[in-house]
Amino acid sequence: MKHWLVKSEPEVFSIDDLAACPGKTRYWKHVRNYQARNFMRDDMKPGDRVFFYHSNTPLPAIVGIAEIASDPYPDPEATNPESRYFDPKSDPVNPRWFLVDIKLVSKLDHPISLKEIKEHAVILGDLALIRRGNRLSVMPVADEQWDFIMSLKAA
DNA sequence: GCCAACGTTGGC
DNA sequence: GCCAACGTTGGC
Repeated sequence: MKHWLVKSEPEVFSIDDLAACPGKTRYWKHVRNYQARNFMRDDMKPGDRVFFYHSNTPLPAIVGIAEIASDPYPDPEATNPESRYFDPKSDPVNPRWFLVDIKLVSKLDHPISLKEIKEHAVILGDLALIRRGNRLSVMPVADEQWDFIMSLKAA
């Protein structure tokens, strides 16, 4: 089982929005970045655990744990001309963009802030979240990184 | 194939 | 609101 971190802007789709979804819901972000796409399309599996992170907000932080709840599937918005996520270069036969469904496992009582995560940069090493200039919205989290961040939750 | 211009992300 | 960093686009 792999571990991940996905970003979401709380103004658009927050951990509470996810909590309000019965069962499971499509990861809203409609990723249009090849690196993130490849992680979703090629490596995500149902059951994988995910840190749900609030970005572009006064207190950027991991705010909950989610689970991958589907196999990756083509983003239907990419081939819908009416959608704001329409990509004229995406071919329905050979889709360019993929999504997964996620479901909430637990909301953290105390979010793990980006500030706190950065304080452990030496231990967390190459975690993409704290790499300089990072903008990736879907990223892998190594098992050791996952365990360490989970230990911060308990602290 | 280079690279300047542009749009977007996201922390602060 | 600002702006640094980055990915994409398109002219050449």
